[in-house]
Amino acid sequence: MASRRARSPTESVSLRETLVSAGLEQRLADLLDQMQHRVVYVEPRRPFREQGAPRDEVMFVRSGILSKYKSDATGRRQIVALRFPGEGILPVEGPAQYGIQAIVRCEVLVGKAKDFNPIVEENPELQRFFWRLLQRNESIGYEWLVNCGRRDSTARVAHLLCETAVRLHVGNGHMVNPFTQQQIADITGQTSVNVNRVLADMERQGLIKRKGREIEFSDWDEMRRVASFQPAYLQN
Amino acid sequence: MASRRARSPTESVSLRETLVSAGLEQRLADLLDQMQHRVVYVEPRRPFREQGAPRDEVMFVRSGILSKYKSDATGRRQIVALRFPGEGILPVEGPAQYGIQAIVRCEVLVGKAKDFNPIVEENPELQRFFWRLLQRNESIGYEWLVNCGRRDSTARVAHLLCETAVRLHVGNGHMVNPFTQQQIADITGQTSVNVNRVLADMERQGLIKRKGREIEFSDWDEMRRVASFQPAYLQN
DNA sequence: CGGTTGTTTGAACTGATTCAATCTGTGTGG
DNA sequence: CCACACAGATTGAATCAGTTCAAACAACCG
Repeated sequence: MASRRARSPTESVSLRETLVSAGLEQRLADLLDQMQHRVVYVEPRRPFREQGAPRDEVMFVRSGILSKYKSDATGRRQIVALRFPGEGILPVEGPAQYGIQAIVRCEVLVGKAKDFNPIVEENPELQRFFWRLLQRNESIGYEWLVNCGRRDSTARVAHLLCETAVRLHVGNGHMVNPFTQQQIADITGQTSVNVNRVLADMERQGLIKRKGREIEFSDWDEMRRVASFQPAYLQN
Repeated sequence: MASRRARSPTESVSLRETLVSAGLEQRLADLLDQMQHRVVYVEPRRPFREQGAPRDEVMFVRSGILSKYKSDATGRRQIVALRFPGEGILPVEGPAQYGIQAIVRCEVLVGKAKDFNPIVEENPELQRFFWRLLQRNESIGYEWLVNCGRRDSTARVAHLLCETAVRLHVGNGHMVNPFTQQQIADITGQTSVNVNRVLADMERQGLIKRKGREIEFSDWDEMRRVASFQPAYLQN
């Protein structure tokens, strides 16, 4: 336990637990847990890390959702990746080509690259763990490209909702949709106006029911079909 | 030198040279060069590796261009990544979520994952090399997402051409365009018909000149502006 | 209550697709 | 050298999906 901040009594955050819940063996999680790290709370709507800044940190999401985003020269914003609880963002050498912002309020564990890298280098099993993590992220990135490049508006939104449900481990067909319509637009490469129409359409067609931010998948199979969602790419 | 096939006198292919030209130190390239590998020639237009097949191989492109692609359930095809000479495709555990096909005729060096992985694990410097490679690929993937999600038709094609020129180390503003218009469409998420119109427009506007497959960048600065091409993401 | 953030709706517009036909260049076999 | 096949490039016309702009509405919060 090397967290820099005092732990409040109600707060059960530890890096070890976070990693174990992400599928890492206890023994290996213990190794990383010795790394100096601190807990940061990230609020949505305000920039957390800027595009172009050095990124010599490891981050692991404990709760909430983080997004990586890029802005085009013309100012249009695209979210290029999401990090759900248990997932992380690894350090890069030199300036990062993307910014980081929260989708919803996040609890994030942050460590330093210079502490993190040697631990990983010394442990082949940790290497393999993070290697697989990178490959899963790559796989998700490819699926997002197919989504943006080749699917129509409805399928894109449906696909994002399916993926989100799986990554949040929603079991009962009932999910509190974490995204604003603008965020869905920024992920799927559309306008928020159109996302609104698509969601309304999906409800009219009986694919989902909505109450405020809650979404119920009334017909999961049909939803998957519309989205052409094949979850294999997530199980990498 | 452990290449399985006899080397013809005119053939100067070696894994070591390929890696050194990709920026790897001689000493480290020598280590990998000891790995069993063979030379394969990959023809465009016919599938080389199928989506869903196991991918327990390392590949390095010696000449030509390889593509990774995915097909949507509706059959629409999206190219999700390119590999230029000196670049490689690393093995994944389990079935691959993408197929591999040549853009133009390729010379590819293929080795086995079970030979490759231990060599990398034993050498922290090799790890770091491939780690950076993965991060560069990630960075390019993010840029492609911005391209597909947030740029208009012209900018997408222009951006692909700019990126290709840089990755091919074209210095004189003159490039033999390696892509068919259908391939450009499959990368940028459009139809070949529209790509044709976009290219014609770009020529009319004096951004490029075309002779068959040859492209001359008449106004590189303007081209970059139209594409909003910031090459930093390639130098990762 | 006023301020802020997010959702919903309408009308006009436009960029890209679709479908179909034609044209061009290249390689192959007779 | 010609005929034929084939891959790719080009063009037109009709259509449509998604954007843009603008305004109104709802929910939340200090």
